Amino acid sequence: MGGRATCLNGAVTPADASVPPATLLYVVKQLELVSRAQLDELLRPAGVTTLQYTALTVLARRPHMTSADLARLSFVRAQSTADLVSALAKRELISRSPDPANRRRLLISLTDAGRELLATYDPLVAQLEEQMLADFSPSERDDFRELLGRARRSLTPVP
Amino acid sequence: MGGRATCLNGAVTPADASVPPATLLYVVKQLELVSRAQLDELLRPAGVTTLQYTALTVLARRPHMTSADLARLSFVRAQSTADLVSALAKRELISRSPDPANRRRLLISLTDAGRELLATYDPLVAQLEEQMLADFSPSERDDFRELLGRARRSLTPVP
DNA sequence: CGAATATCAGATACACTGACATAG
DNA sequence: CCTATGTCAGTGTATCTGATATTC
Repeated sequence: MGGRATCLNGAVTPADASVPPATLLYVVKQLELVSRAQLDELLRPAGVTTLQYTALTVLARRPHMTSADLARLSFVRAQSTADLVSALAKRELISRSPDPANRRRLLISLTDAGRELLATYDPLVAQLEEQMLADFSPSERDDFRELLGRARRSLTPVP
Repeated sequence: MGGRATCLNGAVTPADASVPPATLLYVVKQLELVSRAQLDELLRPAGVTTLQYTALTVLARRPHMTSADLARLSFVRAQSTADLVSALAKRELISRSPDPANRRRLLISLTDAGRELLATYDPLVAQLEEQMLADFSPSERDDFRELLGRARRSLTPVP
């Protein structure tokens, strides 16, 4: 012992320059933490969690998803999305109907109420994203998207 | 109704090019999701969650933190870190002692066991980060850190 | 039979609200 | 008196493991 621990994380921008920088994994986590906190507050009047809202935006873009599809997109087990999906169904923001081609699958659709919720809150979320990118140039925005996407792909296991 | 919903998210890199791209907030979330899934698996033998491990790395870098300090760094309420901190204390990975200068504050220190856990797992986590950045050039790594940090600062509320 | 889907039960972790005691 | 800290109780959400029924 004695000596220093490995000491990876802490301040993202340490005041003390002698301190090693935080890991990039930690900076990603910090960005996700602050954006989730802001989204939670923004979505409070909607009565949905940030995770539930995110699921709605995914369902809006990709019709005919199942609960298991949602789980794979989120890198969690199929059981983990069950509660989330049934909460959205109970609030009638989504509906489910069996896939005629494969009756195991319950295909999820947005209801009108779900679409209305998105129509109301998407502009506010876009505004929050704009705040995040306030001092980014157009090419920096492109770079940021590109780097985030590449990092994600490098970490995603191939099934 | 007819007409399309606002439809922001879905695939990060859609096969169908006619589909609008995902929001950057969503891509950040996806990167955090996949890295958390990988870290969960990596840390399973250690018997700590990804969040607990992250807290340990922060405490290693910043001695004399309190539970409330940790909460502020994570953008959550002070109560939310209480469970996490007492779980780490129960496992004797950290210890707490009152601040002589302000007896309200319970200062957290890593124990030897906590330092050993970090010494064991930090190299594996660094390896995971290396995988994330596999096809990044050195200057792209710098850019990525810079953009992540700026995005985080733009979203962080000033107290 | 094997793989995928949905669901149920139970466990743990995480975060919230609200309340309270204590210290500054 | 007001604020910050720590803690307790209770609640809801999210995730996990394990088991089961159903369908392909």
